Amino acid sequence: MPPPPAARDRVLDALERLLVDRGERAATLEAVAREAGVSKGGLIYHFPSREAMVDGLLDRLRARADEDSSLMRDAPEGVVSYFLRTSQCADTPFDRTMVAATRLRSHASAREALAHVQRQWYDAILAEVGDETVAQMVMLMGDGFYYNASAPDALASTGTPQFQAKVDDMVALIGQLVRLRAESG
Amino acid sequence: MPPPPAARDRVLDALERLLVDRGERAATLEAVAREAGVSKGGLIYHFPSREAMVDGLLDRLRARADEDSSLMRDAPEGVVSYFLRTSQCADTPFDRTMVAATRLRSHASAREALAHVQRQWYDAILAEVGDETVAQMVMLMGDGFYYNASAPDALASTGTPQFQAKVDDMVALIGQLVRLRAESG
DNA sequence: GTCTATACATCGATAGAC
DNA sequence: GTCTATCGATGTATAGAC
Repeated sequence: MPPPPAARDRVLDALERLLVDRGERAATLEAVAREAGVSKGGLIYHFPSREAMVDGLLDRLRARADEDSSLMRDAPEGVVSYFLRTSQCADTPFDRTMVAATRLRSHASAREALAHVQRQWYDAILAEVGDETVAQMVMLMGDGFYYNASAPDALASTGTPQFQAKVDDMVALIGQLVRLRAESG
Repeated sequence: MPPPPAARDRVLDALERLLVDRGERAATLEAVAREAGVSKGGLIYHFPSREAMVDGLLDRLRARADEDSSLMRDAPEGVVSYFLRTSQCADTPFDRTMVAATRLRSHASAREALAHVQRQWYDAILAEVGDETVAQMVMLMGDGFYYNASAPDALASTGTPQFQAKVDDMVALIGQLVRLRAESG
């Protein structure tokens, strides 16, 4: 039986929720502490500064991204299918951390961490589809899913069965493009 | 000869720059006023509150989006080509306003305004390609470009001639998908 | 229409009790 | 390891001179 998350992890969970639901400005030390159920002093024991707290989130991002990356490479359904299916934010821990990190784009360290994740994805996708343009199209579509995350009004209202079928359809179309390219290129 | 931008417009320009370059937290009333070259009191004459300033930016977004939307529908090269070409942020006034608005996703009013823009785009794209899945793929790719805007480390380093050629290639591939669908569907 | 001066809340961070 | 109390800086907003 896993122990309840330690205070440090509860703080990062709270930070993610506030970033995703209410944006960067709402994620103050006091608000994060309250959301995590600790005092401001308690939070600061674990993260001596706001920057340290952000770094903690980015360390978590890197760890979860590496984990997801190896799941993606080993996915029996194929890399592209796994990538597009999971990019339409199924509200997994990794998804939450990703979306939270995109709210911190103003930090150079967040941009670097996100670029690292993108590079892992691109390498795996390119290895499967064998064509740079198609690989970039797939990447852009995945980024599009993250762009639309937590936008309830967005067209790509992810999670619904109808949209799930559309994603399957997109995967099939990408497969056709790959075949077209293999013939003509 | 156009007169120099009035203070009100200079304030919105400054707000956009700060949101895009340094994020939501950096866009304080004081910082915006300094960037615009007015005093805090001067800014507050035009926008009585922070919320009013944000609303001003979203009004500008709607105006510029309507303008861009009619340019897109009349584009001789076609809607998809125009859409993908201009989504890879050419640093036009409309692009800047769009990216600035995406930094304000935590505001419900910003989400609504962005959803309105998306809907205009989707309707025009669907009318041209005639297939929902293909239209959604194009939308996701455009969103992906905005997601990558002002991410210098990003794979999709827009603006370079090499990437311009990739975009042309993508437009051609979308055209092939449309033809495939017209045959089989 | 733009400024200075200022009020009041909240921010990030420190100090020290338990 | 977590708390309360508090500091100085900075945030939004008001009042009123020019």
